Amino acid sequence: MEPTAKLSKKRISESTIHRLSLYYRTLSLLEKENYETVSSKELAKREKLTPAQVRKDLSFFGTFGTRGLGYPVIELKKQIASILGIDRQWRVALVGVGNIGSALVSYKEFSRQDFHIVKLFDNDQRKIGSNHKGIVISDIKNLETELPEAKIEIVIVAVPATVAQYIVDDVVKAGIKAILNFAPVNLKVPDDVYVRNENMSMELEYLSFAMVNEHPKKKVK
Amino acid sequence: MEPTAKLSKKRISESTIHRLSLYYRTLSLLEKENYETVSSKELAKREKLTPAQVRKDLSFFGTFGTRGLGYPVIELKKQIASILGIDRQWRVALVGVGNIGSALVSYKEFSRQDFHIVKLFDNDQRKIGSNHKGIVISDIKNLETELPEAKIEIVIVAVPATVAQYIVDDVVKAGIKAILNFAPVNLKVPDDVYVRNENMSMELEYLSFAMVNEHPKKKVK
DNA sequence: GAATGTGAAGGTTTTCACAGCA
DNA sequence: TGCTGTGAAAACCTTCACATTC
Repeated sequence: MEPTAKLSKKRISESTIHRLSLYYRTLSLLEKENYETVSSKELAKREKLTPAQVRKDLSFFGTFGTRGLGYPVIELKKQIASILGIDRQWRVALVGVGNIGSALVSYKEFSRQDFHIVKLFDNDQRKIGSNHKGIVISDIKNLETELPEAKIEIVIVAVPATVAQYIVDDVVKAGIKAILNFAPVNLKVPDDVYVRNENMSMELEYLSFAMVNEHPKKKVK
Repeated sequence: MEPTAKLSKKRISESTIHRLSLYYRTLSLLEKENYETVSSKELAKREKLTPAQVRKDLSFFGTFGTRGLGYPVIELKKQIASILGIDRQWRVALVGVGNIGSALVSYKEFSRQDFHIVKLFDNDQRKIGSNHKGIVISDIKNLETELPEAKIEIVIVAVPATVAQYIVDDVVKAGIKAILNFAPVNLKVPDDVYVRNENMSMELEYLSFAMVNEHPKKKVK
């Protein structure tokens, strides 16, 4: 059980990082169920993965387990939080307080993981200045000044596709380096800005494809 | 330009299917911009992919292009719609008319692609029987009878994690074969049921990881 | 000349299998 | 004995490169 993560040369794959999110979630559950340790086999079963996959994923970051025993639940959870950077608060702003936007403001999973939405922006005069779940909605025109003032680190974009690029240009000018985009459009940003897209139709389309084509599942195992 | 898709032996990768969704979206845009044909190079540029990737993806399903010219925008869009199974209407029910749920009811991208949410379910007595955007909310207890009655093919689950599995058990009993799950939990379903998970914290966690670790992007190209 | 379609090469990710340790 | 950690092998996915067609 090493104290801290390995500094790795190799690029970690996106899939590995996404699986860490899953492990984290499951470890929280296991903690509630009073498990003290968990084997890669048990973790794998819960995520529908293979035990080797779990061990390999973790091995990129250090050695967290005990041979013959498994992984200590609480400790591993802490380590993964540290790897993912969710062992601290993130100050988040949300742009576009429409359908999706306001759902996200109340989304429990975000706050549970210390992603704190502390600022809201919209372009609708009726909304600007009003209080939404305890946060006063700012004018979208002031992104460039108010984002740095509020020390925002991550911006969630939930505006219509047609205006998303303009918004993002302002967000980038404000010095933000991480954007979570819900608009169904490919955003252009400088190389040092991370953008992740949340495309909710994609998975529906996958279901549609799978049904029409009787797409085989990954593996019967 | 073959009339219809190849019947392929090989399993198509998830990534390919997800990219088809992207191509479809971009082709819609190109159509609006009055492009008649598009090259794999142009498509790739817009998606930040390589031209070879685009061609390979399409080649799994048939030959849609003309050498020297490119792909006919409208025709290719039609073909992809047919491959993805979105050239028809899907009858969708949504369970859990809370924050996320009600945002999804109004989500334009779903209806644009002919995913029609025609039924709503909730367990809240105050909501049951009331009209939400033109749809009367049904009692979640009646899933098993009302889903088949309404000829639902896809169910979106937007209930709290703690109850998601119970809901899904009923949904499965009702004979549904495709589920889009927004609850942060791994659902157990029989082998012949497709489940896709929409985990909105995952991408935020990725951003967090990327910032903390200065994670390099895929490729500079 | 321009751009597709595709085997083959190259790269990445997953799985295997086993040495090593509690 | 049970289970991790990890090189090596296998599987999978992406890119290359070029013959082919318009």
